[in-house]
Amino acid sequence: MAPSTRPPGRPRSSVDAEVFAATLATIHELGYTRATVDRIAAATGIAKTTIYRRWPSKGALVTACLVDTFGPLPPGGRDRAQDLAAAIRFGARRIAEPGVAAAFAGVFTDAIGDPELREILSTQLQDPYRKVLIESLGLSEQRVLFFIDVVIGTLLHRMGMTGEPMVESDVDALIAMLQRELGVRPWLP
Amino acid sequence: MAPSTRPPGRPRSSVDAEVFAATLATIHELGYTRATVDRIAAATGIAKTTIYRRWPSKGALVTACLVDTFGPLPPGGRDRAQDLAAAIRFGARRIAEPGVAAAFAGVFTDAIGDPELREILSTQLQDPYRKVLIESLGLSEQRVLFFIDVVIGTLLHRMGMTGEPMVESDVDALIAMLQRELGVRPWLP
DNA sequence: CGGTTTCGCTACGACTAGTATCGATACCGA
DNA sequence: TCGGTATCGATACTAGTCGTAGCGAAACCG
Repeated sequence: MAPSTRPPGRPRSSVDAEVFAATLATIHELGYTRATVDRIAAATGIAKTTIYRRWPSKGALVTACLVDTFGPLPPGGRDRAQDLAAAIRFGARRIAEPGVAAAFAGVFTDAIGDPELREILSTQLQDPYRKVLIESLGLSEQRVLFFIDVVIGTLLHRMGMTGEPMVESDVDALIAMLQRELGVRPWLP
Repeated sequence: MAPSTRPPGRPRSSVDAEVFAATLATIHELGYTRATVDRIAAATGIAKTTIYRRWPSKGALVTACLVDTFGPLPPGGRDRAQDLAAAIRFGARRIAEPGVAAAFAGVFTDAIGDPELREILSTQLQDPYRKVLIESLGLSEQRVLFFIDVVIGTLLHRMGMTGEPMVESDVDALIAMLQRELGVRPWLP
């Protein structure tokens, strides 16, 4: 309603997109540990303090970056089997993007022993997909969480072990396996 | 043959087991990042320099610790379905042990951008199981690597997201799913 | 033009990986 | 018993990292 009058003072420069891009690029180039906030700021062309004014920690920055990168799941159709396949391919494409898998692993590492960060991770990154998938796939919460573990875990483990994204044929196998497991058969309503 | 005469000089004190135990305990208590080599050494009751004389880096130490913790796969029988189930439960038990999942995530993070460490990880940790499973399950290398990705990735993702090991019923679902996927059906030869 | 807020910049404190050094110590063989 | 050798513990050190503090300059509004 009230179009929230602009607050007084100098407005924030809109550099979130540039920061996210620089974050993934830097992580891709140097890995999570050596992708320092200093370097990310320099790559963006802003000061490190500006980053810390927006995100409370490096882990929170990278998590926000992942949330931004993944974005909303494409809307599904009326075929649950195709929706499931589309969701898996969606995850596979995102995780194959440069820096994403390394960012994921780094946030997981930081989240252990930092319950606050784990909360952010679970709430901001996983919850949206959990809710949408319960609806669109017509599965219980337990089944959907299992589904997410299998898909994301498998794709990340492949990237972590080999440094390369999972090949197409293995993604196809992952899709077929989960279609069978979840009783969502292709070619049948 | 020649029982390799003991080298001259003061022999190394045999503290590997204690170091591994202290490593996992410290990682479990503080997380990978705050589990410093200083603290691990103090928990073991030895000097930090002694640790660096045996392992070239923190990542190598933790990898060796994981190799030690996982150990060899229990020998299989003649029933491939049961062997597959046993292998999955073996992984689930190990990953549920305190500190193991956090150690895994930390090593993955360090291994990105450190090809040397990734080589150690792949060679020392994954290769033995790969070879044994190709033999005992009678599957192609590609299928076995896919199998490992699914099992370890899924279990680690659950631990990373929730901080809790996967519940028994979900492990059962994982087993059933992979028995179907790999064409290794229970109750049938 | 004054008020308010963010910006870039520099400096700083606390902590960590990994290295260097050195006297003390443990084992072996003569 | 004693010399040779290699490890051990302890300390100090370098280089790098996260995150914070302080300050003048800049941007926007009324």
